[in-house]
Amino acid sequence: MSQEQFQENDSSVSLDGSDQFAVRQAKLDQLREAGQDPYRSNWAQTHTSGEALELLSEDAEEGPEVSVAGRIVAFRLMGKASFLKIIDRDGKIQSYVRKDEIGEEEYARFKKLDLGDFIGIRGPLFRTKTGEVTIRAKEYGLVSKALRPLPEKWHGLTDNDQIYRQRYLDLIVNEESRKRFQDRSRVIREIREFFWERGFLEVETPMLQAVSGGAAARPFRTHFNALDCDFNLRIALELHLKRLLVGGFDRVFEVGRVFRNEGLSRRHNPEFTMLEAYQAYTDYRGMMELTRSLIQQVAEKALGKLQMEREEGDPIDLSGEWREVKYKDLILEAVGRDDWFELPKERKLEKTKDLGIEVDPELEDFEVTNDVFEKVIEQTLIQPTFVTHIPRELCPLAKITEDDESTIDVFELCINGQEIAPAYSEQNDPFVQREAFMRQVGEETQELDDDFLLALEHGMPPAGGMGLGIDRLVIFLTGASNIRDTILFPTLRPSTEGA
RNA sequence: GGGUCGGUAGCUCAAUCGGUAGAGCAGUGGCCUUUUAAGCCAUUGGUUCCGGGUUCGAGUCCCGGCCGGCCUACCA
Repeated sequence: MSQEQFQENDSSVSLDGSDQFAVRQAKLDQLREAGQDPYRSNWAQTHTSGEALELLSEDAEEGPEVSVAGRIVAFRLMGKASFLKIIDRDGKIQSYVRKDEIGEEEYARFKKLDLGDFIGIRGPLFRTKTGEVTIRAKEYGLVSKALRPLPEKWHGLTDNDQIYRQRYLDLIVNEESRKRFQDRSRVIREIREFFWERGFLEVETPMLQAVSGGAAARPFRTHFNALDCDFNLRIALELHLKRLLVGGFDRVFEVGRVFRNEGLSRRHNPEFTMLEAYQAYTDYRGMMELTRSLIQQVAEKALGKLQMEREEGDPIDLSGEWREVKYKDLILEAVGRDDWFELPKERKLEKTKDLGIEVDPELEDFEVTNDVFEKVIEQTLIQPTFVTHIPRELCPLAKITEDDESTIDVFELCINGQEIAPAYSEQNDPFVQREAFMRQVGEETQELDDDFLLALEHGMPPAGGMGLGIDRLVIFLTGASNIRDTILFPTLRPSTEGA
């Protein structure tokens, strides 16, 4: 695409300003003819923009000399002096360039720079009459020429398609987007710190798996030529991390990408980032404490707050103890009757109509109830809530609750109306585990992982396990409205034309 | 996959009932030595997403396609 344009835009093209690419390319050619390299290999930086800004204290009018580099994002030219702003990884800083300080010839060349060019600037700091800390340029240099113009400076980039397909443009011009991804990175860093502090070993397990287990989701399939066999991309981390419990790593965690061959929505991307952590000699109660501490510490350290604003409604309050409620009680409250679980399936189905939801009549009894949870209750759980005592049919990898055969030792943490993190008292009885797997194998999305059962037969310590969807966590931590705003390059239909 | 809304200059958006496609920013030329979306004067730039159709005439109406938003479905 751009290759063609390079060939088309030779010197015969008129430079009346109609083709910005051609204008910029002509400027580049002029530089080369004058013996200057428009794509330099280096610039001696002494400070980032943020570091430079800190050098000039509140009351100071002048400061030391700095050398910074970045992309020009604002350019205000005047006859004999100009202001410009560059952006680097820290943010923006203004520079003031005077003809009488850099010389007539240099100033003329300076005026040929474009928005989007990368430049380096060296000079002392001072404060303008409006109080902005600014670099008074003694020297500047073009270090990389931009041939294409930036999006509009005031409105930024709003076309969703372009935001996702050309994320670099979004990051250059949309401040809140840049900040959100910096926050995401800090969140993941603090998650690691949290587990390292507690003696967890960070590990990496296979993404290519012959059998994908640990969740009920359709996998992506691929083919490995060397062995001439098909592999799945992993849908969960669980079964390999548990093998490591068997192997004696009794506190492990992994942060990694999982892939689920399902639909797209504001809450779903086919590849997403999952945290899973397993701690031996504790149970789901221990994981409850761990999960709450994790999210509180991450919010506090990465974002400096425990109250998360939402687009509408009260903020999410992460402080203190969190609400804990039994699955059964939530259901009874939602359906408004005490005998729900005694009703035959047909009566349950009738009742779901009153609740205004559509439920597939082919579903099993417990699935009808779970639809009530997912379609009615879940979205109301805005403040952090641990839902416990979940029916055993919903989860084959957890232990049965001691005093209630019908439920398992599990919690499902809901925040912001979404499931964020489930945690279990992990099943370590190989007989019970095999039986539970066998019941599921008939289902389309389940395969029996014999290799995992073999590992269990060697003995796995009792353990609590937890999984957390990082993307969904970042959604409410950063006030995003869509999972795609938390993923730098979300999955899109491949575009047929160049961007 | 289904429903629905949208796609106009590099970007952000207008365009009446179907009647000459416009503005701001960006660009180009000029003025301007403390600007803050800098200002002033002049000015270039269009396959109106693509392909058909109706019409004297289509950005606008109809059909098909492509891409996207939202809702929905699938979803441990």
